[in-house]
Formats: sequence, C-alpha cells, structure tokens
Amino acid sequence: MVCPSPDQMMTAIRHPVTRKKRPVNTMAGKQDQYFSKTLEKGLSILNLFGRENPSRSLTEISTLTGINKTSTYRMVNTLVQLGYLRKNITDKSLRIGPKAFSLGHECFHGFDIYQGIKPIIDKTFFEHHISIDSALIDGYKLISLYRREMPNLVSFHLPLIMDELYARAMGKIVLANLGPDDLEHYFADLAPQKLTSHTLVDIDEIRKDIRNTRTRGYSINNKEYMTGVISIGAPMMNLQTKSVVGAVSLDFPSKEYSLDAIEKQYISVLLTLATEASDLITTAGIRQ
Amino acid sequence: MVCPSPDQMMTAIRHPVTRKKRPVNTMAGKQDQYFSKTLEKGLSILNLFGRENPSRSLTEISTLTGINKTSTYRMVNTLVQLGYLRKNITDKSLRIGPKAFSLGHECFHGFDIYQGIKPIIDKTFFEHHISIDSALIDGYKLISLYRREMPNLVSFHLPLIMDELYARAMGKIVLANLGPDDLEHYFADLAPQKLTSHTLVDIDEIRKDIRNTRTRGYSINNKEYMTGVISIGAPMMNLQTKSVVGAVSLDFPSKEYSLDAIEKQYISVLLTLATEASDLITTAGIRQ
DNA sequence: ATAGCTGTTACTGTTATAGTAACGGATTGG
DNA sequence: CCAATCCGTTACTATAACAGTAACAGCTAT
Repeated sequence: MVCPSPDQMMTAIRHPVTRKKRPVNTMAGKQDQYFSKTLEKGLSILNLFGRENPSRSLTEISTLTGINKTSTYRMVNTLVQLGYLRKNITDKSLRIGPKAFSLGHECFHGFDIYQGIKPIIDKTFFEHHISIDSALIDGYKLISLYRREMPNLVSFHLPLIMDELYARAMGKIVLANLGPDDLEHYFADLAPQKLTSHTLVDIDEIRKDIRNTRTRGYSINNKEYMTGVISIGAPMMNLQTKSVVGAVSLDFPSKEYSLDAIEKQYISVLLTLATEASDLITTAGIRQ
Repeated sequence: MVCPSPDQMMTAIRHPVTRKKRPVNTMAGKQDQYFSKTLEKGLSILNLFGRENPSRSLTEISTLTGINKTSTYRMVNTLVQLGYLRKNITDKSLRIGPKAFSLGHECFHGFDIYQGIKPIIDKTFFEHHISIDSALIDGYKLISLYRREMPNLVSFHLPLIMDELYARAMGKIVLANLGPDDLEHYFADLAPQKLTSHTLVDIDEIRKDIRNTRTRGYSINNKEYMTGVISIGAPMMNLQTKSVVGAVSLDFPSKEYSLDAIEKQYISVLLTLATEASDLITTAGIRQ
C-alpha cells in the first residue's frame, strides 16, 4: 500500500486520488489547516512551462489550471514581479524568467538522488555498453531521473514526466509492485492508447501482464512503447518500507537483440543495478 | 533608470529597494491587490535548497526566511505533500523532492535565453579557445546563464547567483550601464569585501572605476575577484529599451595573458559576442 | 528527572484571496 | 466603419484561508 498509516500519509507524496477528493469540499474531512492552496496554485502555474511549452497566455494558464482568471492574474503577476516568469510587453505572453532558471538549476543539481544514481548508472553503462534509464514514481507518473543512451538506439527524446505505465518497462514493474488498492486505483481511470502494434490495450491483458511481471521479478516491454525498442525493467525499492519508489530499465534495439538473448544475458545486470539503486534510495529515505 | 514608467514597473523584475518597502506596511501605498505573499513565501523556501544546502530543518527555514514557524510549517507541509520537498521520517530534515527536480529540469532547459545563448558562446569558445561567462541581472545580483571554461583556467566553481558586482567584470559593466538612481541605490547599502589583494574596497575608488568603465565601453577585472584571473566584460543590452539586462565576460589566467595583450587581442571578440547576445536578448524581450 | 531542543497542533482575528462583473484596448469580421 | 469578440486588467465584496500566539508532544542530553 502506498499510504498505510496516517503518519506516513503526511510524509508521502500526495496521492492523485486523495488529491481529487479535495475540491469536492466534503465537510466530513476537515480542510487541511496546514496546506496552502495558494502555493499549490502558484506552483501548478510554473509547471505549465517547459521545453515543450515555452510561452503561454494568461487565459491559457487560467483554463489549463482551472484557476479563476483574476486569481491566475494575481499568481502570474506575483511570479512576474519575483522574476520567475517574464511578460512580453506587447502581446503579454508569458515565459520562464531568470529566477525560475536559477531555481531550476539548483533544484536539478541539488537533488541528491540524481547525484547518487549518476555514478551507478554510468558504471553499468561503461561496463556493458547498453542504454539505461531510471525514473521515480510521482503519483501514477514516472519522473525521469537519469539516462544514458547508446548510439545504436533510436534516440527517442523522452518526456521528463511519463504516463503510459502500462506500456513501459519501468511502468510495468512499478505497477507490479504496487499494493492491490493502488493498482485498482490505477486501473480505475486507465484508458490505454495503442502506441505501437504491440501495445497491450485490453485491460485484462494488461492485468495478466502485470501479474506475470510480479512473479517474474522484472518487466518486459517488447516494442510496446516504441517500435524497434525492447526493454527490461526492475524496481527501485525502499528496502525499509518495502515499497516501490521507482525503476530502472535497460533498452535495446530490436534489430540487434532478441528478447531471448536479452533475458539470457542482461537480467543479472539489470537486477544488480536495481539493487544498487534500491540501496541508494533506501538510505536517502525516499518513500512512496 | 530601471523603473521609468508605472507601466514598465509592473512588467519589470521587482526592484530590491522597492521590495524592501513592502514590510513597512505604509498605508500610503495600497497593498498590492495582485501580489500573493503566500506564493512568495513558498518560493523563498524552495530557494533555500540547492547544491550547497541539500538538507535543512524546519526552524532553520523559519529563521532564514523570517517566516513564522507555523506558517513555515504550513508551507513546508504543502511542498512535501506536493512532492517538491521530502521529509526524513526520523529526523524530519527536509530535502529536494522529485517534483522540484522535474520542475527544475523543465525550467532550466525551457529557458529560451539559455537555449539561445548556448550556440553563440559555443561558437566563440571554439573559435578563440577562451573561457567565456554570461549572466543576467536580477535586482543587484547576477544570475549565471551559461559558461564555457578552458582547462588552463583555475576552475573556480561559480555560484549560480553572484553578488559582488563591484569586483567582477560582468558586475562592473552592468553597474556602468545602470541609470544614476539605480547606481546610487546600489552604492547606498554596499559593503565591499576584500576578496583578493587587488579588490577595490574604497567606495570612491569603485565609483571612479565605474565611470572609467562607462567611458571605456567594457569592464576590466584585474585579479580583483580571484587571484590569477583577469577578465573583461561587456553588457548585454536590450536594444529597444536601451537598458542593461546582463553581461558577458572573457576570463584569462594571468600567468599566460597580460592585461595589455588581452585588451589588444580580445576586445573585438568580446564586443562582437556582446552584440550577438544583445540581439538575442532584445528579440526575446528581456527587460530590466 | 529535568531542561532544552525539536516539530506539530489548537485556536482565533484578520487579512488576503476568490470570484463576479465590468472596463478598456486590440483584433476581427461583416 | 462599426459591431462583435477577444484579451488582459481592475473594482469590489464575502468569506475562506492564512498568520501568529501559545501550548503540546517527542526526543536528546545533562
């Protein structure tokens, strides 16, 4: 289970399902005194900007976040005044500002897990010459952590935040290690997309695949996310709380590697890597 | 002038001096309806974390930000719930969370100025084999933008946000291009530190240096920030508003280069670079 | 056992924010 | 050329969210 005790719940990353309940404003659960909605809104605005979306308008932000236009204006104005966003004088379009840039730099390089996993992955990369990926769970999404890619692999520009857990090696092994309740929550509002001809879109098939993954101990993605790419994934576990917090995967071009060959040769590499990553995570105290 | 018209003032990055007035709560100026203090606080907390300070305690955050402990708790709790920070269960110490990591990544790589200046600096770097630095103004600080360093230079790990404008090539040229009012504001609460034996600490000397820099058109830092490093700097100007928004600098090891030689050989390189950077800045619409 | 740290919670007055509505400027289309 | 929309910005008010005091609980060291 992701949120076993009330104590852990506070510390844990807030669950998407739990979050959804908030707007309902059910008077039963007292409105968390110690949660700032304003800050949440401000950050959700900042999150709309990135490599893919460098520029946005006020109304765009308002509709995307669901925040009232005036409130959006207040938040945006604050961010502009503080330098996190900047505003084009003529068309009033908004872009990332210098302050967000420096904050970003600090947050990225100051993230201890990133600094910790880098050498681990690099080592495996140079030893075995294979593409390696790693990610952390956030709700029902994966946040890309660190990646090394061989030139033989079709360089696919990974999004930083990954949906489609059902179609990815890292996603599958995460799902396989979730508690039954969390897994059900995931399936509850799952609408699988056919990304390649191999993608599983039938819920029952996906369920079976997850069960197999669980007993197998590692996950297999046989060209289900991208044609020409076969991956195997293993979980990053917090060994104290016995919960998944992320995953690592090895990616191969299907032209050069058969699934059989991969399973024969690289499972031990994968599992060793996963163990090292799990140790790191456990001492760092990342919890689901 | 940094804030010439009320219209620009809103769009501009908020001036440190202007900001200071806020807490005085002078009833004369109506409390900005469209500025969220809560968001400001939340972001100021996030800013306390970085490569240098990966872990902090609640009281530490409270004292550093000057925010009441309970409010700090609320903000921190929010950030933890949203995944921007994470909390060690045992000692309750706080660290950067996965969400801040991904936000950071997006803000860093989504910053168009960074993407734009990279090729410009790279080109000059590969053509002339010299160390190059660039930065943007934020208040009276410089935010490091992009840097390429030659191995012959004592690799000094630059802080991302730079104070000590008076002792740096990029700082001096920025000061030299400020409006008289802004420059006075800068000098008003300046307490120069003697960083090397060459650092100017006498205010009048610094003033004279800034005047010389202004007429010269570029700045010179003769081992005033670091022993063994000579730099020359030129401004990044918004050519429409005729205001400084940042600076570029070329850095040389004093063992291999004399100041004379640098001025003879590299001023044109510097100014060309500055022009290209200014063009970028102007089209991007960065304003002071 | 006690003192002195933490972080956490209860409680309350007030203020900061949400949200409606209206405004002005720019752009579009008839 | 004027109406119709779009956009961002502002005025205004009820109310929910927040600030801040103070007390509490858990931990450590003396």
